[in-house]
Amino acid sequence: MNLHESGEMYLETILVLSQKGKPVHSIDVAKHMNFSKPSVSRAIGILRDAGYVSVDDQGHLLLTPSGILIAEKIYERHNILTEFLVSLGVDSETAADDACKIEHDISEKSFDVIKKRVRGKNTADDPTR
Amino acid sequence: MNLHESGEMYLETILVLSQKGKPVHSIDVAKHMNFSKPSVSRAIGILRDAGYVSVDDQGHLLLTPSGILIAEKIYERHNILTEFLVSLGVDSETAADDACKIEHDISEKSFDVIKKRVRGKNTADDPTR
DNA sequence: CCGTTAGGTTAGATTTCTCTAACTCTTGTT
DNA sequence: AACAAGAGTTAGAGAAATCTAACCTAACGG
Repeated sequence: MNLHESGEMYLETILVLSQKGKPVHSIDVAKHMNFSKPSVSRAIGILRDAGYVSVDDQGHLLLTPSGILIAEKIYERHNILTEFLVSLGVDSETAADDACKIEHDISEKSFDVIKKRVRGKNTADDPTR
Repeated sequence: MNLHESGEMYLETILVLSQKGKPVHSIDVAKHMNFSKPSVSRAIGILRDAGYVSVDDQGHLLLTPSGILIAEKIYERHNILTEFLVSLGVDSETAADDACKIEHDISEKSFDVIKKRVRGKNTADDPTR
């Protein structure tokens, strides 16, 4: 199944909220993304059916392994693209906004090139692929 | 009225096809974008109603001044973003594909920074090279 | 003439993603 | 016990953008 921008954003948001240590509920995602509860409910249902998220009996949202893979990929893109734009001289708020859109669109190839710039490392090839 | 990605692509395509010198018909746009005739018909109708395109009695598509403004803006973005990615080491086909998506999303601010890099006009600092 | 082809439109369906309204269920307070 | 608040779901709607099927009309070749 191919996730698009919207699904990727939900997974990324769950990841980011998870990193605060507390269990993540649908309502937290709704508040963070500024979406209505039903929109999130529907989206989580789709992501659950597709195997990217599981929901326990307390309503806690948990990323499955495949969900984590995507969420981390997008989140890494977000961070590196932001850092890249900032390094070019863009203010950090604009950079983050732009990164948020570009992160879903850019190819592996272009991203890798940018990542190397930012990280300086060698990064022979993406091991997660 | 706010045009989104789809509308911008139509205008950009009309501009590009216009540059070949021959009058542009809906069918040319359809072939170029790989869309069906009805999809283009509907889109042109919307763009006409919004004042971005006019259609003469022969079916020739003409960009209005406001249509030209948008088409040229997007086309410039396309070219500069492609050039930028290529300058980073991305192959030109991938660069063009990525530019095609990013061109609709990126902010003025970020684009200007990139444009200065590519065009070399000013931008005193060049830490990386 | 007649039939084919090309360009274009209309109508209807589909996908994706969002919304509001209204409901259920649980929990907490008094 | 009663009631309010919070979380979540269901149902229905609507906006974009695409598609296919089917149609109209004009032009051209024979």
